[in-house]
Order: sequence, then C-alpha cells, then structure tokens
Amino acid sequence: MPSDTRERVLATARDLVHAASYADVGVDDVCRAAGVRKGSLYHFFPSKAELGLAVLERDWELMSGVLDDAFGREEPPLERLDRFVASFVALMGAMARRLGAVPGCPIGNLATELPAVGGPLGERVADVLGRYVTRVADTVRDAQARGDVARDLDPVGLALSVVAVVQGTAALARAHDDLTLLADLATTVRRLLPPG
Amino acid sequence: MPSDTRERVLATARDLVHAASYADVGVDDVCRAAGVRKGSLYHFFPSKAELGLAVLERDWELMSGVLDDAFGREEPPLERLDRFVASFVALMGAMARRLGAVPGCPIGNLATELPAVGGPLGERVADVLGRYVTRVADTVRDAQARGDVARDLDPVGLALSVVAVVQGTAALARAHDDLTLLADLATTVRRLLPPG
DNA sequence: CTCCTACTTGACCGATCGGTCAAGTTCCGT
DNA sequence: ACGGAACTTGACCGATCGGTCAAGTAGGAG
Repeated sequence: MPSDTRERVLATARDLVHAASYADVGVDDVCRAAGVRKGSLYHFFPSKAELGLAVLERDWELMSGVLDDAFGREEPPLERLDRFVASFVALMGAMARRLGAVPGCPIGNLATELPAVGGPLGERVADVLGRYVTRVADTVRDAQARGDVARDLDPVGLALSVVAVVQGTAALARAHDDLTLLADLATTVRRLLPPG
Repeated sequence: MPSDTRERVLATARDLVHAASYADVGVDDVCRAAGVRKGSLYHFFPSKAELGLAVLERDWELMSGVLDDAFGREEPPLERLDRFVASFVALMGAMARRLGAVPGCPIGNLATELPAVGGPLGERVADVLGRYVTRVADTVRDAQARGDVARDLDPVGLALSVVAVVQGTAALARAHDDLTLLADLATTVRRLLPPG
C-alpha cells in the first residue's frame, strides 16, 4: 500500500482547510491533527503551497468522480446534469455533517484563496476550473445535439454560467451556514439552459 | 473634514485586500502602503478583523450605490436589473484596471474569507449578503407585479440565484484573470428570471 | 547479516504576524 | 495662553508562521 502517512496528512489538511480556509490552517495545525511531526509532512510535501495544491487536486478528483458518475449514465443529457447537481448538493450535505459547518464548493473556495499566493499556483487553479467547465460544456453540447437546449448558444458560455451559479450558491450557503439555500439549485441550473 | 488618516488607511486596505486577499495582506503592509505608523492604524481600528469588516462595509456602500443608481430609475424592473449588471461589470473593469488584476466580487471575496475567522464576524458578513439579496428581491417583486416575471416563483429564491451567478462569475473571472468572462452576464441573469 | 533507502523524530531557525504602549505632537475650544 | 482631547510616533512584545536539519529508526533487497 502507498504511504499511509502521506494520505493521512492530505486527508487531514483537506478537512481543516474546508472547515476553515487555506490561510487559517497552519502547517502545525495539520501536523497536530494528523498525528505527524513536521519533518514527515515536509518529506512528502515540499511546501505548504504544494500541500494546498494537493488538496485542490484531491478535491478535483472528488468532483471528477461525481461528474463521471452523473455524466456516464444512459440518460438524456439534461437529466445527467440534474444528477450532477443532486450529487453535488448531497456532497455538500455530507461535508457539512462531517465538518460541522457548511463548506462552500471546495474547488471554488481554493480558487478564491490560492491565486492570491500568485505565480504558477494560479495557473493550476485556473486549469482545474477549466477542466470543470469543459466537462459541463460537453454535456451541454450533447443536450444541444438532441435539441434539448437551444443550438445557437455557446455551450462553453452556458457551462460557465452553470458552474458559476453552482459555485456562487455554495458560497452563499457557506456564508449563511445554511444548506437549504442549495435546495432549488437543480431548478436554477435548468433555467440557465433554455430549450431550443 | 473627517480624519484623513482613517480614510487613507481604509482605502489602502481595500485596494490591497482586493488585489490579493484578506489573509495575505498584513497590517504592516497596509501601514507601509498608506504611509502610516501602526499605532495610528490601531487608533482607528481596534483589530485587523475590524479593519477587514470596515473594508467589507465600504464595499457594501459601493455596491449599494450601484444598486441605488440602477434600481432608482424610471424604467421597467428588468431593465433596471440590466443596468445593475452593466454597472457591476463596469465596476469590475475599473477595479481591474486600477489594481492590475481582475478582482472578484468584493463582497463575495470577503464573504468567503472572513467567516473562517469565526464568531460575530460571520454574522455581519451574512448580514451584508442578506441586504444585497433583499435589494435584488425587491426589484424581482416589481417585475412580478408587472407580470414580467412568473408570479408563482419565490422572489427571494430568484434573487438568490441572481446574486449567486453574479458572484460566481466574478470569482471565475478572477481565477482566470479574464474580464471577458463577464461579457454575457446580463443575458445569463435574464435567463434566471423567466417570464410568466 | 548488511546495506541502503524510505521514513521519522524533535530540536531549532529567522521572519513575520497582530498587537501594545509610553511618550510625544497637533489642534481646538475656552 | 492654557488645558485637554485627538492623534502620531517608534520602539517593543510574545506568539506563531513556514521551513530546516542532523540524527535516528524501520524494513526490504542482496
């Protein structure tokens, strides 16, 4: 099996960062919570920023899994999008239960914080967001091909608005620590994808 | 006239925070940029958190001004919403030019960062966001009264989705440092408000 | 058994963090 | 001219920050 320590550090960092924020979580905090000495952490991660990036990458794997699960089904594209939104909301609920507070969209939170560090970090954040939008755009295109969504609209632009509203709603839910704000998200997303 | 120093500190802090982030800007940074000694800063603001809060409040005044300007006109409500979005996009452009990088929605950025500090801070952040949504909801109600927007939909829910998509799109624009992502925002917002 | 690599330990570092304070200085009303 | 409040100054504080390192230990390959 792969190093247990590395995994524990990463998982712990993820929880702490989402419960609070990247800036508010110190390396010492992660070590304490993971039961690991600092030297070990730095054996696996060259810097705090790289650890943060690893958290982002792990979050993307999670989102990617949700997307795979929803978009890989044998259903009309718009229903696949519904599934995605439902899974996203369920994920928020699960995280809220585990962390004791409503987190925002994990990707969105880190995307807001990490670029501030500047440099190559920002590019990788933008890259992850790009992959996210691309995945949604692919399904929007499917819907357009079937005539479920107006064909004259730019699928990437539509996907961008979908991601934006999902991320923005999650951010509001986090700020109010209120999961119910996510209740109508599926309906809202549908509204952004007008039939032809 | 009111204290010049306090104003300079606040304005400087606002710029620095939006160019980077609340966590990344130290009290020393603000002092250096504002040409003020630390003792002076602490004469006007009891803590860094309170300074952050003052920045948020100032940002709200700015947004509030934009909302007043757009919503106070003698136009159909949906056109007033268009005006608001256009002004918001223009504001982003102006800030991007001044700061050298695309900021996100000022309110949204601080809303993502400040609650992490925890405690009474979070409530005031939520309060500002609430005022924001309320203002939009009022105009949505106007539109519903005229029959421009479906009357059976919850105006607060609709307003929430509008704020979410504006904030989310701004966040994406910031992450990509690309103002053009805001280009179609008005169209997107309109889609969220279906005619009756 | 030996040797080397992977990993862990705990002490340590300089820098920076937010914040304090006593001693000024400036400015105003009286 | 005086007194006091408002404000500024610069030195200072302890804590915490991210990060380093020499010395260990564990464990598999030969």
